[in-house]
Formats: sequence, structure tokens, C-alpha cells
Amino acid sequence: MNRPVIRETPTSLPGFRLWPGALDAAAQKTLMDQVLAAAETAPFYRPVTPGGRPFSVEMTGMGSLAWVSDRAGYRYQPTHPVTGQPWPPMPQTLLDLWDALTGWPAPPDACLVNLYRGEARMGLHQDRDEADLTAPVLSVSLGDTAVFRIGPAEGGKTHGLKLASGDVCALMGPARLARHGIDRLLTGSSQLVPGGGRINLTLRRAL
DNA sequence: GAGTTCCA
DNA sequence: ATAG
Repeated sequence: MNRPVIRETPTSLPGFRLWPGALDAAAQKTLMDQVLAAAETAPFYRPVTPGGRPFSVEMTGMGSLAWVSDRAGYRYQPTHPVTGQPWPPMPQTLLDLWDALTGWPAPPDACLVNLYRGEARMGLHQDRDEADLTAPVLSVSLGDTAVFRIGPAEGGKTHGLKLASGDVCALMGPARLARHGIDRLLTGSSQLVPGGGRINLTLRRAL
């Protein structure tokens, strides 16, 4: 990355790690441009749940695999569901960030790109569609600040925190299966995403 | 606003 | 049935 991580904020949930401002403005812009370039060939689309209800977020992906949802269920697949083309490659900056922050010995093979605009949100859920549930999940926030909600895997009390552009967080170890979601955006808090909104990059090992 | 339960 |  252009710039090393400055600090890690302690959190009350063991295994949930937060690096506020891990990416400086220049690194955010570089990454934003890379995501927009990827979206030229892998356009954002709106998935549906297995029950046929549309998501409020739009999605695309990068890397050898990306997570998709449709009437057939949840899965990782190697191609864009609309174009049928392979996902664009994962930017090297993301592979470097994964190495630097997680130290996991194998690189991520999937990067889900979620676009939040307006009232878009993501209900509380667990990431459990990956083959190896011990590998970390790394999340990069770009654009508008969002209220992120997280709580224990077993259920119980959750708490909300703001994730701003350039913040990076991880679910690892005992927090790997933590319940988490996005309550709402603070619309207009950033100008990074063209047309406004927030883009979240989620790096995972799907296989 | 936060947290729980239910529905499908 | 699902991250709705």
C-alpha cells in the first residue's frame, strides 16, 4: 500500500479487528479507480434472494470467484451472473493489504464488491459459504460512512460502529462467524464514489 | 435507535 | 428457507 497502517482500534468482540484510516486519501482514490475499471467489464447488478426478493445493494466481484445469490441459493462462482464472463482480476493492492493485515499464509481468491446508495442496507448475517471457515474475512470501506452492526456468532447483543472511507476491518479467529450487517449510510459524508454512496470490498478465501 | 421475533 |  502507499502508506502503512497507523493503528488498530481495540474492540469488545475478540477476533474483530479494526484499522481506522488504514488507507489514506491517495490509496482510496487508487483503489476506487481500480474498482471502477473492473466494473466496466463486470457491471454492478442487483441480486435476488433465493425467495426472489431483490437486494437493496448492487454487487459485482473481482478475483477468481465471487459470491452470488439467486433463486438457486448462495454460492461462489467464477463468472458474472449477467455477462457470463470471468470476474476481473483482484488488484495487487488488495492482495498486499490482505498480507499486511491478516498475515494469512494463502491469498484471498474472492472479492465481493457491494455498492450501497440511498437507503441500501444489509441485514444481520454470517459469512458461512466459504470452504475454510478459519480463514479471515477482510473488509475495506470506500465512500460514504456507514453504520456497521456486529455481534457474537451465537447471537445476543450487537453493537453499532461507524465505518468511514479508508477504514479496514477483519473478522478472524473467534469472530470469523460473527453476525454483522449494515444499518444505514451517512449519505453525503464522502465524495469518493461517483454519484455518491459507499463501496465495500470483502476479501475472502472461498475455496 | 437498538434489539428481538417472526415470516417465507 | 437464506445476506430479504
